[in-house]
Amino acid sequence: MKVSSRGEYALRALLVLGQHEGQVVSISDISEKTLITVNYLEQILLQLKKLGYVQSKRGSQGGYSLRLNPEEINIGEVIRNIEGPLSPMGCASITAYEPCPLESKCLLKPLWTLVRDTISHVLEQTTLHDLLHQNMGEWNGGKFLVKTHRPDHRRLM
Amino acid sequence: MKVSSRGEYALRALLVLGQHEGQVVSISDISEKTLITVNYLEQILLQLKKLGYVQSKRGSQGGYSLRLNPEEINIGEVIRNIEGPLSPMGCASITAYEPCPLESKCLLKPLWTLVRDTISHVLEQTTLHDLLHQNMGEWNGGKFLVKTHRPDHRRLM
DNA sequence: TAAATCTTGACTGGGTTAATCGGTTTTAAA
DNA sequence: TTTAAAACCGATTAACCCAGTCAAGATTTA
Repeated sequence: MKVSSRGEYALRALLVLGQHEGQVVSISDISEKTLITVNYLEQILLQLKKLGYVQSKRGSQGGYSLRLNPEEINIGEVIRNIEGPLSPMGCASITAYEPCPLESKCLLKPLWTLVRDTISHVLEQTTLHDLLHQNMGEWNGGKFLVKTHRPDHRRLM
Repeated sequence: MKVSSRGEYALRALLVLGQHEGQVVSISDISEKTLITVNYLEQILLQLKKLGYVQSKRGSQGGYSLRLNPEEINIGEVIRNIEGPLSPMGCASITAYEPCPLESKCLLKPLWTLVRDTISHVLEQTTLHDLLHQNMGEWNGGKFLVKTHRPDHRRLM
């Protein structure tokens, strides 16, 4: 049930950009902060650019910056875009369904469906903004609590 | 976030054995019902045997049978044993923790921890017996409901 | 004893992942 | 106008893991 390093790295890069919103950050700077090699980061950032999450400025003093607000960047969507469907099995995937000859009498499909729903539920309700502010859902006493603490920024100013 | 075919196959095999509790089922019979090649099944059943989930009877009329009651076979544990930790990242794993140089200031670890907790919660409260009777937890209106329907066998008899 | 069946270990082919590398283009600043 | 800093791009590689195959051996039952 692993997340690929590519997925992890994409999120790391987005977080760094989110921590420097409005600024342009060079690949080598991102590399330092994320411990990802420059060459590999290039690939990943390019992909994030094609996906529309970030924008780039070429040439000297160039670099990357977020193209969307952190609130608009959905973590589940990012992971799906970078490394494919969240579902643990093709038979339970909505976005990349694959038929299975056993399916009709399969006792496992409901389990995989439940796991898929569970993972989606957690990842799709989390945004980059939530990660930046460590505002997460949580498990408490056997129940999953959705976003206990959503700070109101207007009141904080 | 895929489950390996090996994990899926192990569960398929256990389900077939659970459907024939008390009987000895040959590898080739299991193969027919699960659509897994005999040679590959051999490997997987042997592993399940070493793990203590099943027992074998050699020679003519031999085969495999469950060694534990379906209620005692925890799906989360099976998957962990077959394909390693449930956690999406080593840094969030309890059973196979791997340190990460970024860890102290990492904004992702809480996310991976949440995902790990969530997956564990679903898989570890499901037993082979639950799968056989399709008695699953479920998501309902944004909340995760634990085991809505636990049949009381004494009353059903 | 023969047939059925599990046991064991070696092996292979393919796919994916995680990078690496070299060169090109663009841009800002000196 | 030169130069250096940076993004862009495509090809390639190295390693690993997964899925599955294969062959030979050991054990039991009929």
